[in-house]
Amino acid sequence: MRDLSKELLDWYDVHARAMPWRTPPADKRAGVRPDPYAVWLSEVMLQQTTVAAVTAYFNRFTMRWPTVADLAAAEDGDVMAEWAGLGYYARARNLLKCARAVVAEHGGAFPADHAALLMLPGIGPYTAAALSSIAFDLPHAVLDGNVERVMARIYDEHTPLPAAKPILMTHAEALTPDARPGDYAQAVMDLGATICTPKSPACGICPWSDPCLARQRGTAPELPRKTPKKAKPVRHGTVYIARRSDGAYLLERRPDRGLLGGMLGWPGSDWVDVSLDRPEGTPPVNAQWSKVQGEVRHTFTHFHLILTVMLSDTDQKPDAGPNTAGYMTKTEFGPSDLPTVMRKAFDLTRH
DNA sequence: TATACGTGGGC
DNA sequence: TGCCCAAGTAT
Repeated sequence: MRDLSKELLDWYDVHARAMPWRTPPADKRAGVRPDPYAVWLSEVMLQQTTVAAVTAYFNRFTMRWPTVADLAAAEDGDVMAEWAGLGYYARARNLLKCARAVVAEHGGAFPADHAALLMLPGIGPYTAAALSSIAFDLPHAVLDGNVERVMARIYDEHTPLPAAKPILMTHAEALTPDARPGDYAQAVMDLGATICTPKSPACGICPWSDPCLARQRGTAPELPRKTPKKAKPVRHGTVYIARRSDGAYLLERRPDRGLLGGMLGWPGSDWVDVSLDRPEGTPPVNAQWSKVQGEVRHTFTHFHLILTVMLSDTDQKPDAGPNTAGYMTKTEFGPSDLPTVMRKAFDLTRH
């Protein structure tokens, strides 16, 4: 296929959407260089996450930690609390590891090198290519969900994902230009986000409408094909919310691995596949517990969860258990520091 | 290659 | 309402 990048770059010059982390083409022509820290932070936040959800988090992070060195020096708990609600919490743990590695191993500056970027925690093939191209204008092809869809359509590729990824990557690399690779990367992702959408693609206004094989053949709306997903099981559990007379709450720091790793949470039972009649697990303090009316329903990536919430007003000290919990005062903790499922449990106690 | 890993919005 | 989807990475 001929070089299609010019049509897309011309489209991007006019239609580039403003985003807090983005350096638009006009600013670049005026000599403004993208800030690699801002590009990196935004790309990590944008992994499997919408622009609408990321924007407020990005603004808060850059306000609080303006440079990668500032972030590297932050307390773990502060970063996890600031990330709370955004999901995929391994990203936040790796964000800190990466910031500290950039300071310790690269003198506080992101390396302008794809292979070196790929070695850093939380930076995989997509993010390394995005940083290389957007921050450093190196010609590396990005392949995210948008680009997969755009490539599948213009080449009318019917192999289902994820098996089609190597094929789609070959196409993406073939189209990536040596000139303005950063603008091109953002342009092809913008195209997928705004015109070449999953449903009802706007082929009538697409700058790549003419060469697009799927548009010619009428297959665009059904591409890309995907292998079927497995059904989500329903799991059940109980959380225990202990409220001290001074307003402090009993919370535990979850282990660094696994679901909600590194985040604060209410002590409670394991989450199991069977529903029991009674609350499960062991209360974290010996006290009078009452069941909160209602239940928490929450869906994770691979299962549905139904939580029973138990509440107690007590000044008992927590029992020493496998997961040590401690009281956190009002100045140490706010509900916005919690991952969403735990915040839902908290909210249930206030209704 | 397959699975674990969050959340909120759109239809 | 329930399913699909969103600028993926680690294991």
